[in-house]
Amino acid sequence: MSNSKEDLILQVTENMVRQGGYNSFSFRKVAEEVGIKSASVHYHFPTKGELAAAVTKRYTENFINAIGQPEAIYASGQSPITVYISAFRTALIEDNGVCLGGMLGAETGSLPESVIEETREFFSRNVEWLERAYQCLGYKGDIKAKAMQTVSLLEGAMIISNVMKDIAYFDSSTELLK
Amino acid sequence: MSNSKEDLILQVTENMVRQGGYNSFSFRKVAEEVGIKSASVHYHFPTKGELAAAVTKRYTENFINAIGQPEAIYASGQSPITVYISAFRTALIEDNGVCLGGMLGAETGSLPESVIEETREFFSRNVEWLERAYQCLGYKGDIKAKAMQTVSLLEGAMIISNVMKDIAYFDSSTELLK
DNA sequence: GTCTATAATTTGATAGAC
DNA sequence: GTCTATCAAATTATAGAC
Repeated sequence: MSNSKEDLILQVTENMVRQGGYNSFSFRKVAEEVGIKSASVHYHFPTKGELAAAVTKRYTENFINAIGQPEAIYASGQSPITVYISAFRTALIEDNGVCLGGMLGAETGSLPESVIEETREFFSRNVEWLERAYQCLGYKGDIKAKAMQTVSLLEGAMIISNVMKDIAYFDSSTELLK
Repeated sequence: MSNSKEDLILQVTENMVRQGGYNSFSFRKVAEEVGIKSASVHYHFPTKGELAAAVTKRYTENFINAIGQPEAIYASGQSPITVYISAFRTALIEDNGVCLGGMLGAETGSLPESVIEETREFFSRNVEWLERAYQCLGYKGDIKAKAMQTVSLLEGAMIISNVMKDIAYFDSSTELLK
């Protein structure tokens, strides 16, 4: 059972970072949307770096949990890659922003080290998941390379679709994986 | 012949945005690196939005000019796609930052409208260039989709390679285009 | 846990001298 | 064109009352 108020702070911050980046959110904006004062946000997360690192850690866990185990998806008769693509597509449409990992990956040069580390963890976990997915599918070739290609394509497609305000960029791009 | 001081401001700002994003640069930081005062930067570019929009317009022109015409590349016996990939790879290695288009595409939610428009122009120009490239190569299939896939993959590969500090992510990902 | 109050700094931007 | 000087606002962060 997670602390509900802290979780609300993390959710609100995640939305702001995914829409405008690490340097576009502030303690005051988060506090206002949560309905408390900025000093109260500092009580839960002392520094901006700690808050963003916590957001990223939570995002990674939620994302990996949400898509499930690739072996289970495959056993149920679905393609894990199709499920993976759908997760990105839904995130793009519903949240009016890009993937947190892609955003922070681009902004690396202005991030605290703890946030960079959590962002790397996000991508490591995604590549690992995709390697298992392609293993299930009996992919012949360099599985790690294929996993990197898949996550790269999805991140790029999401970002371009986001700025072009046209889901066709995402859908046309992801055709390459089918 | 372009104004040298204004060009220096644009170059310095481009580097800062490509490393940390739109919200990570300031008039003072740019001025300091150029060797003038922030008020002098305002003289050349009155607002932050105007400066960033000018940076993006210049970046697009420079990038498209640098890679040359796809038809000319093809006629010389090279693959335009290989040249295109090399342009991204060089930019990643030499500039310690991601593509300006990818960065701003992710940060769309915190950008002035004029910057968003210039970012869209960057991607439109890139897709157009890539369509001509695949036309040269006699690509069978949906050429526009193939162009979108190519730029999406490169943007994503660049961003992930940037945060992982590992060029293997870029090189493995771009294998998909060969 | 949340508040008020505030410190210390940075920010985008302008006025006016030279 | 560049400077000094300055402003109003926003920022991260802390101290201390309740």
